[in-house]
Amino acid sequence: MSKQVRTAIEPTREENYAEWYQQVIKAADLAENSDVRGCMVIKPWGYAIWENIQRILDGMFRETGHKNAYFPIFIPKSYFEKEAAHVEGFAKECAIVTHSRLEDDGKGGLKVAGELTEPYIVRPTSETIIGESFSRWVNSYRDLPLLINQWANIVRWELRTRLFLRTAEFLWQEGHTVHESYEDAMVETRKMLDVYGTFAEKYLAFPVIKGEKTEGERFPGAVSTFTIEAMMQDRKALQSGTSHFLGQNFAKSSNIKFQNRNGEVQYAWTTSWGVSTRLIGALIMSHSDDNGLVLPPKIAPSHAVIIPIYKTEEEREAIMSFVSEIQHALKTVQYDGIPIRLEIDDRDMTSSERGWYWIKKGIPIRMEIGPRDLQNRSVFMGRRDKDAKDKQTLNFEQIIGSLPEILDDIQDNIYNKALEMRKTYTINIDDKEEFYKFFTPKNAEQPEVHGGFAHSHWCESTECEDKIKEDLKVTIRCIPNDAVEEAGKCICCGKPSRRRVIFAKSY
RNA sequence: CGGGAUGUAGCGCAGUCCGGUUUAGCGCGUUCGGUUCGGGACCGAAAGGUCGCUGGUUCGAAUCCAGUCAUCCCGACCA
Repeated sequence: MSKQVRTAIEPTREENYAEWYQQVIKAADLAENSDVRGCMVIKPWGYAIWENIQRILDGMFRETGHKNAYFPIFIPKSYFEKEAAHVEGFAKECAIVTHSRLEDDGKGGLKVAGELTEPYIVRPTSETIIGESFSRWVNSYRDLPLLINQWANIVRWELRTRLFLRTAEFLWQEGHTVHESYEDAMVETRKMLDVYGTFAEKYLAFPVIKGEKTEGERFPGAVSTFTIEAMMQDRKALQSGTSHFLGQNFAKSSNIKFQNRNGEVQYAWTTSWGVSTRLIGALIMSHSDDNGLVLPPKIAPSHAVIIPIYKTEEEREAIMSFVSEIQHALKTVQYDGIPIRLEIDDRDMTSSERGWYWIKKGIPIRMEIGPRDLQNRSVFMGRRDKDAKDKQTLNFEQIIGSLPEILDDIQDNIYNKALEMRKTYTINIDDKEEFYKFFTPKNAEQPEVHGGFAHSHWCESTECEDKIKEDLKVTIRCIPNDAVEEAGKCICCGKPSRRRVIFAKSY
């Protein structure tokens, strides 16, 4: 009789991926649904991940010359109406403020009153209201480039929401910049895409494909949209960050003009770029396993936990004093530029229960210290990137000396695992039948995990793009930046094509 | 926003079809006491619910009816 392996998360990824995702969030205590439709409460462990994302990205933005500012959450409807494509893209998902007061309704409740003369839109993105400020800030070529970033919450009244991946309110950063020329703005657009790519790969530990969106997938009002696309463990693509070249569209609608070096008044060139709490969703779906969350050390709220194990008061004192010694010594040890973040868990629970608690939360390193370890001044160390039972003994010097190295190794391992998975499920497809087979689940009722990224030729017509979307729910994720010129035939219509693009199902 | 499902204790559920001995239960968790503790413990006791919300039908509603809100799945939408 073979003993079935018990997983901390039920169902497993294979059994029901969507449900597994929700259970991981719950088990790690990252967030929960609130009473407000589509809005989530981000709990401390989840919010700490966001704070790390903010801290690191903010540093990267500063290094590239950007400054933070803050603009209102409300946008006058009239501002919003100025850019036609923008309006069309967002009109159906706006929350609107129409009143300013509550009055006693005489029945123990309240009624809305004080209707506004002009409604306010709760920002779904801030191009229009920031543009209004920029039009006053920019007068001369000497004012450019203007490089601004804002950390904010925004609201998009999405019809179908999922924690972190798509919520009605979410946290993000939005960069907004103004430039003298087409070239300068394009350089900025690509530069920030590179920042996102570096951040995803180096810190969040998942590989991304950088590329350009097709016309149909573009940001409303943009001239071109660039994206980083990541493959989740169910082989679907997740758009994890976007950088938009806005041309002069928003400069014209917001009247951002300046006097150029020749003394002529001209419209400026603008960009915008953003990543959101969706990155946490990407993080979860990239690395987590059937035992719960797996966090790359560079983004984990805590790097390690010490779990003391003792029976008697005497043992407790001896072990806790050793724990303090380690804690003290680790204060001077840095990992990725900051002191090691350490948890001490001496709650009155069995050691295994505490161990599993931290496994589910994704902490990179667990260190158990019991009476046996104390004698040798050592710990029994488990790593989240390895099997729960795969543990090794480290002596005091190793703990102090090699923890950063081990964390680096975990970070690399997690990245490589994600990279391997993407490689395994990324293929070139040139045959239409094979393409359709690749994206069709065997079980239509309860689709199993299938598909992946298909590099295939495309004739660049919207008709073919739409046809494939309709037939298979597969979309062009991007035209990769590194796509090579290569003559081929469109996977859909067979007409000539000059390069491959990436097709995938997506979130 | 269309189709389907669900809403009963912190979590997971039974009870709803066929209204009334059900004083609204069970498992997990929680609290207390004890034995345990190095691989997801055990025994005993206790606490915890206006049955999503509003209204209606009825002598009587978790149960029937209407509305409404929320969640999940499918679709449409998705910077």
